[in-house]
Amino acid sequence: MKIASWNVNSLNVRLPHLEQWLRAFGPDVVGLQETKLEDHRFPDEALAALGYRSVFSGQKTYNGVAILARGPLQDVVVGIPGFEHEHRRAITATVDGIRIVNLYVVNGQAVGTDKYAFKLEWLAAVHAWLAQEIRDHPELVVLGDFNITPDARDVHDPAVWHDGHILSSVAERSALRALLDLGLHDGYRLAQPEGTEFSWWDYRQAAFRRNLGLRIDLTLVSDALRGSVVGAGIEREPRTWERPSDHAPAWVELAR
DNA sequence: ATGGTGGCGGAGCCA
Repeated sequence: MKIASWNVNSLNVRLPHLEQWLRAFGPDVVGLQETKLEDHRFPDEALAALGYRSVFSGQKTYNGVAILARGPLQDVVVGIPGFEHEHRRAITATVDGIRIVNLYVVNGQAVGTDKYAFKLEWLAAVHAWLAQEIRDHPELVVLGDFNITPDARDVHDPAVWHDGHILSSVAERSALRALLDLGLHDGYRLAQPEGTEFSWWDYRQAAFRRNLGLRIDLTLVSDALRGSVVGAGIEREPRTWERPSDHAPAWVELAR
């Protein structure tokens, strides 16, 4: 069972890329972020033609999340229960007995800004909610664009992406650590302890060609699923295509 | 310190 996460940065623009990649890679479950589409515009019929059902929560211009799966998507929850706001950044569903939480974590802009404070509030709300969710669903996968680099191995230049810098700051990494401490594990690190792949490269300054990237797109698996992980990786190829998303798909495979 | 690119929407915001 291959479970993937991809920030597509506009599904309107990237639907052909998604279709091509679904055909080539054949994931069983995919969490999408930054669809930037209102729900009535979501291309569920085009995806159904490829064998994927979908659930989605979107808005115009910003944010927007979806889960695609080959099988039924059950017990869907939109947003973070008890933490209401206008951003469409979270959607959850059960697929084949596995609870899938798909997150588009707040970017935070810069340390010390209002957006940064909101990022930490949002992550605290996610923590409180996942604490309950993992009790109710021990077989849990939390995936998405976390907008946090787990540690120095996950940045191209630790001198720039240091402990006071957005996406790498102490508070952000602590918030991610708190999620992991609920009983979750970074699928990529389980499968590739020495891996140095990135999942995001800035559009500017030829960052992809120079491999100036970060690993911020994660697939976390719960204790109950840890022993089932048979692989994990990042799909670099879609980032080489014409007019790509700035993110590459990150995936984990479970033996089931 | 600034601006570099891309999406959306049609100027400026967000990343």
